[in-house]
Amino acid sequence: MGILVDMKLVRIYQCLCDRTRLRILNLLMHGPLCVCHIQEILREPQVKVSKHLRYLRARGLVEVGKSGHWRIYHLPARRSSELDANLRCLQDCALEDAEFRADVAKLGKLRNKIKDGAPLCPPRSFLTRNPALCGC
Amino acid sequence: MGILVDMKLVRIYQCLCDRTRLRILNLLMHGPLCVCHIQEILREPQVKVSKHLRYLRARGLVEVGKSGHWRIYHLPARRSSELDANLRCLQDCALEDAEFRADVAKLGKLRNKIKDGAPLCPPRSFLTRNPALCGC
DNA sequence: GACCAATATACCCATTGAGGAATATACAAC
DNA sequence: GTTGTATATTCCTCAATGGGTATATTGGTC
Repeated sequence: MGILVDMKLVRIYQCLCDRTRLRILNLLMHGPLCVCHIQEILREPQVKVSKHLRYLRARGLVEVGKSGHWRIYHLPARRSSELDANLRCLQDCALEDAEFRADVAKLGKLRNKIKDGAPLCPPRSFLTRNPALCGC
Repeated sequence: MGILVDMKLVRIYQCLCDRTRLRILNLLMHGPLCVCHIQEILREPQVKVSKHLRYLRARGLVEVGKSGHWRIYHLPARRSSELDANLRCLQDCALEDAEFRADVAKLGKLRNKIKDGAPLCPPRSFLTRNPALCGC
């Protein structure tokens, strides 16, 4: 868990100081995603992704919705000014990093495949019920 | 030390995820400072300040100049776009934190005392020779 | 019920990092 | 040289973190 006595800002930076977590946040800035899509794009083992998501969630940088098997992670709708400022800063910085750009490109391809009828996860029913959460 | 295989951005966030280091950077954004002034403002033990400065220096977030006993720390003049963006973001966020504001206020008082003739460290000779580094 | 897929958790190990106490270094004044 | 001041480093302990393997949980389908 962690003691979480630090101030908001420190907790935010703690979340940002791992490469995998940055990649995850970079993806989520383009919309909600289920764990399996994050895994697929990052090409990282399931445990690793899951644990980083847990870390981010414990510190309020992401939130989850569930639909059957699937957990849909998304950035919180209401954010502290600190979090908002840092996410925007990260978004700018991400433009200069090749891996971040590649991740976003993969995300785009994934969405196109889905539009073309590829098997979908989570099920379309959930996404139409929760359009705000639909990133696919 | 550290292996430093991480990307620039991660290294920056690693520096930012400690409260003491944030306080130091917040001060240095207002101009160069010698270690003893940082100590005095933060009211933290010398070892602690010194080690955090070393950490920051090893990762390129601060640089040092020396003058006799004194080491004058300052932000690097030339910064990567990532560092620059994050320092500006930090500056914005710092406005909302009471301790950060208090630190800056103490810094102001310290400078006033110096103007009024209080004992100066580092010596004025160094500062006039290096006006760009003079924060006092 | 059995079985499978998506995700989370437990446990272990190695590394990092923060903090303190004591000591060392570097430089100035004498 | 000695002494004193400013700063850095070494050694220690402890907590947090990242990654992996194995296992558990949860919610479907049959």
